[in-house]
Amino acid sequence: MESRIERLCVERGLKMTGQRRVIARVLSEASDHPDVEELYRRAVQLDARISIATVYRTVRLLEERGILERRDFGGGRARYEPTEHGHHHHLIDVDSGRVIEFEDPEHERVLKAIATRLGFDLVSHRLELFGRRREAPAEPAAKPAANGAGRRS
Amino acid sequence: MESRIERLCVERGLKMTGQRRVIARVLSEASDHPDVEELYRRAVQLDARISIATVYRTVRLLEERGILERRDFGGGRARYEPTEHGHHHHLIDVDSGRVIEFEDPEHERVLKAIATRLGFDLVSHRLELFGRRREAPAEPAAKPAANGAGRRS
DNA sequence: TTAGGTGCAAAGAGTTTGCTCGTAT
DNA sequence: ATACGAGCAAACTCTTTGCACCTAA
Repeated sequence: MESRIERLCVERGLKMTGQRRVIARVLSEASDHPDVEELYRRAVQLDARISIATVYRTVRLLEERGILERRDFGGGRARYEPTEHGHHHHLIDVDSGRVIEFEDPEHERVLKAIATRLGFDLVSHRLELFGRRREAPAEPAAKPAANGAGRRS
Repeated sequence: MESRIERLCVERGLKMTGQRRVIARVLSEASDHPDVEELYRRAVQLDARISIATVYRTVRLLEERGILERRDFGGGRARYEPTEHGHHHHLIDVDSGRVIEFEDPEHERVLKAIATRLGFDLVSHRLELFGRRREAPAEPAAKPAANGAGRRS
């Protein structure tokens, strides 16, 4: 079946090779923010005839076409996620490396105001929180995550 | 004369070689966020007997000792600034690459609240704005930057 | 005196690219 | 048919490191 990302590629007139189809599928199925090596690992499992150079070339192409967004969470490797609907940001669990997404429209407004105050139009921004899972407070009121868009890793 | 950074090094019991003294001075005099190559360039001008390996080793040491902070503004190279007083963030002028610092305590509170809502304690965070200098609006009410801590680059 | 710093060049990690061959359109 | 993609290995950029020598304390 045609994956979501593959459809986007076709819409933009990209030539769909077997390799691109596989990478597109891996990306469509990812609910995390994989780096190139991780994408490569997953892709090779579906089709061994893929080289890491192709993965690099493909993510770059898809980024240029606006299908993917490149993230940098530190650690010196780029990580990718499909371009999506609304703005969201990332909270990185400093112990596990997991990434939690969240959004906060109120917050966006504040940023725009800050830029304006400095004499700039806000073109884009980057916000990352690094946090540590809070110890269950004395009272064991077991309550799962209170909010958040739900994507993980 | 003993530079501010050199004083900090001595306080922490670091052995002060000629090279370190020069690098400390360059850092003390920098009002921007230089990368290693830029530090090296400036240091060599003061004393040609400095290798870039020493600059790398020194900034790493100073970062470990809490004297410097490493920044990543994209572009794949680390940039450094002395550890300072209050938190501040950066607005990068997308046209010139200049970095403007600003702070916004209100904003900090919002971030902490977001982390809490997600079940985390906020350990640290990263916020960068990318903006474009606003065209002088029709009326030429020449007014310089309205706010900001003042460091540049 | 000696623990630790330095220069140099080589090694690493992540990413890009030249070239030749292969394939989607 | 042909413009474009893929694989491989070499090249590149930024950063770290092994080793022999040097120096601050």
